[in-house]
Amino acid sequence: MNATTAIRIMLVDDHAVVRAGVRRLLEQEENLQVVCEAESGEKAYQLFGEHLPDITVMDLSMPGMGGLEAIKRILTRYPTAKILVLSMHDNVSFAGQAIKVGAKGYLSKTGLSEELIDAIKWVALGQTFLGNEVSSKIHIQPNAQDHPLQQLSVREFEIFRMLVEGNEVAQIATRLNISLKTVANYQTMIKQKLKVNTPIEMVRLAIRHGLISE
Amino acid sequence: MNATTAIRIMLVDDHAVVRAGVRRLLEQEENLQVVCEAESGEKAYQLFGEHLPDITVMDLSMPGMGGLEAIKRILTRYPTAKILVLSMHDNVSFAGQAIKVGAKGYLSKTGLSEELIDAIKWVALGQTFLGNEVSSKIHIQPNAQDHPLQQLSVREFEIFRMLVEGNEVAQIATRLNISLKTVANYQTMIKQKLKVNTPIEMVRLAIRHGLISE
DNA sequence: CAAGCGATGGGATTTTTTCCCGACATTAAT
DNA sequence: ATTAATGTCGGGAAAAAATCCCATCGCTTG
Repeated sequence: MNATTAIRIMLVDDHAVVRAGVRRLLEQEENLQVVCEAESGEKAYQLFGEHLPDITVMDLSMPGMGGLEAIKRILTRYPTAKILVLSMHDNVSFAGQAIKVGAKGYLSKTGLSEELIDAIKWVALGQTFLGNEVSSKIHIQPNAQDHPLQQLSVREFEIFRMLVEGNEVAQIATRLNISLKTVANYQTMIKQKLKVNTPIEMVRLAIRHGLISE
Repeated sequence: MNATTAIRIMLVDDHAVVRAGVRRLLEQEENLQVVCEAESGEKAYQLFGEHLPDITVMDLSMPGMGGLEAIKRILTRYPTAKILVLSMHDNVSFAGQAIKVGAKGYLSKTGLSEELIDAIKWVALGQTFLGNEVSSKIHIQPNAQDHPLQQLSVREFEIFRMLVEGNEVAQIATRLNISLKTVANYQTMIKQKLKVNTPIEMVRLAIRHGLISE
């Protein structure tokens, strides 16, 4: 046993299997101790107050209140909370958002389990931790990230919105009284700026940013 | 009790953390033994031949060849393989498709870890296993026409899934080793069957049925 | 004023989609 | 067992859409 107290951890993930697995994983380490588990953001907020864990390992995609919202609320009430995001998305958008709302670290589930243990210990020391896959990208584009849609000009944004709402290029041209070619050219420019290749990625990006729902 | 050899298991999941966790989870049971892990469908197919596990626990959503395709290929070569799908989607679409291609069981990661152990042992006996959440729906509506996604053939469903995840037609063709023309033709057919015109509708439909989240 | 940028679109080319078709294998049915 | 149906795979041709390159115009800004 360790003379010093172990790092007390809360796991937040809606997948019970994953929680149980990660718990076993972490408790192989002597000075890591999982003190509670939550399957939702709401529960996490509640349990945080009851257990005041040193580290919170949180998934982002959960039903109900998402992980981001949970992080925000916990930090509002407990500003010193150290929250480490363990997400299945290894893209910069999610990592950027997580760091933005105050998470102390972000790593992907595709990473090695050693990385998770390292990250926990590192964050417990008051440092921040970014997984290998995302760390470089984060630093290269620190601000372009938070709102990719802000890169668009007004006109571009307008057309983008109409596109993701299901309008055909021809319809948009008619409605705006501009040439079909112009709309098509805008579309190309929008895709480039948003770095998406398929219309489907465009829609999903729009959904992520709340432009459209469902 | 178990003088007999343990159940030899292969884990297939692109998330290393999840694999490591589930491994610890399963190896708490005396007669369960994880003999190998794969992080992709291709690797799973290769390792299956090398280890010939009794049970394969497989995630569905993986980069490259998806889980469904991996199941098909493994079963084509090793028709007696017992494959248990452990998915993060607890909806009927995925479960139906999985069973359709020959999986012996389907359960969600949101289920309890005991359920996973039960399922493995059950399937090892030659039975089939459906998780609580899906079993009722499956039986109540075995071939429900009201479920538009079940109209799709296995291949169509797989391509649909890859499409709504943002893959380009060319990428899908490469991953599946089929012609670009075939994928394009599938896309047209899928749109017709699902009665959608725009990619937006396709994404919405996918989200409504839980194939994707954002 | 000159330089830059956003909005607009034409022309030409490339890419994608669509429709129609056939081959082949497997499965179900009669 | 033979037939019918269905799923998978793609070619060809035509239509539609996207892309690239470029030019014009008006406005703003240093």
